[in-house]
Amino acid sequence: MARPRRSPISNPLDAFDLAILKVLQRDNRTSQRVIGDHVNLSAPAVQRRIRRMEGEGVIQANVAVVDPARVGQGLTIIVMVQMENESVELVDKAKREFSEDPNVQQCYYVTGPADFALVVSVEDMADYEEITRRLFFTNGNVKRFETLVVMDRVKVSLQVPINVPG
Amino acid sequence: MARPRRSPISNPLDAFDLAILKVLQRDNRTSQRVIGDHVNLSAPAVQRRIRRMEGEGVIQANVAVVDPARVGQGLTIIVMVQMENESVELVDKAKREFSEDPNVQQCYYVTGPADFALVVSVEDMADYEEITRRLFFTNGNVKRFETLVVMDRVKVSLQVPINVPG
DNA sequence: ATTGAAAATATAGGCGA
DNA sequence: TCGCCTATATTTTCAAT
Repeated sequence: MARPRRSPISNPLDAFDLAILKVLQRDNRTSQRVIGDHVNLSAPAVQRRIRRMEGEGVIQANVAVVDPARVGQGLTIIVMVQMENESVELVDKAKREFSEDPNVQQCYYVTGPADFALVVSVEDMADYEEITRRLFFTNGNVKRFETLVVMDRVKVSLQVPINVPG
Repeated sequence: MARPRRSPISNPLDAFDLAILKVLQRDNRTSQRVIGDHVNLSAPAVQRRIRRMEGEGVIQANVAVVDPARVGQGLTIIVMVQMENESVELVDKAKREFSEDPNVQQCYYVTGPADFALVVSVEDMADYEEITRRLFFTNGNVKRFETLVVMDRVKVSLQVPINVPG
């Protein structure tokens, strides 16, 4: 079950699209009328562009960002994981296992000294210890992992820099 | 300008709140009526709770998640930064500088071998080189930094695991 | 592809329990 | 605080340009 190597074919985004995305990335509850005023387009025009971009996967999701501390997940950990065997099969298996874990907020497959960088959201250290057991010690293919405890979530977003031409 | 060490005082979240958050974290365009059906609450009740949680900062933002590749930011880099001097002033200065950079999507202040872990979104390696210049070489207080090139954004979210009691 | 108007939906606010 | 009811606003669809 390979994911598409590249994004599906679609019209390139124009300046209007980029301007709309820039707004929605910050606040996706901005009304289409307000966005329209801002980018000089009618509200329905804005709407059709949003729908198109959602369909094309340019907009991948619309989500509320929740403060982890307020739902009992006050500890963030970054884990650098090095695998024993880097065969495609085993790496894919690891990707799946990491992804499926609800405490793993982010998982990146990277070059360099580590193979994976994970961002993990947990209640406390005991909770994290539990997760390392589940994710790393049981795995068998994890050579070593390094735990970086987050003292300050200085900036946490999924925002992408967007330059609107014109 | 210190940020509050803890979240502002507020009523603890009940099972309804958590259930609502769980939905909104996945799709914040779910209508209040549908959420209400799901959690067994009227739509206005759902609305009041959402507004309260937004006011209290439990819900920090409502955002669209954009595919970076589709807006010309196809390269993600993770950077582990080690500082020369870890004095509060200099660390705070670094926090500010990293945060303000639009290419820095995430910035964590961490314990361990590195002081900061950054997730950076860039167009290409040339773009990244530019940013390292701006962020690290100019800084003066950066002892060393390690670049991890992301080959696969296996899982990228800000979702927090929420367990709804009952 | 855009506009403008009409219809359907969603959200906001008031009120009694 | 809830649920119901009503008012406002927003999103959506459609006809026309």
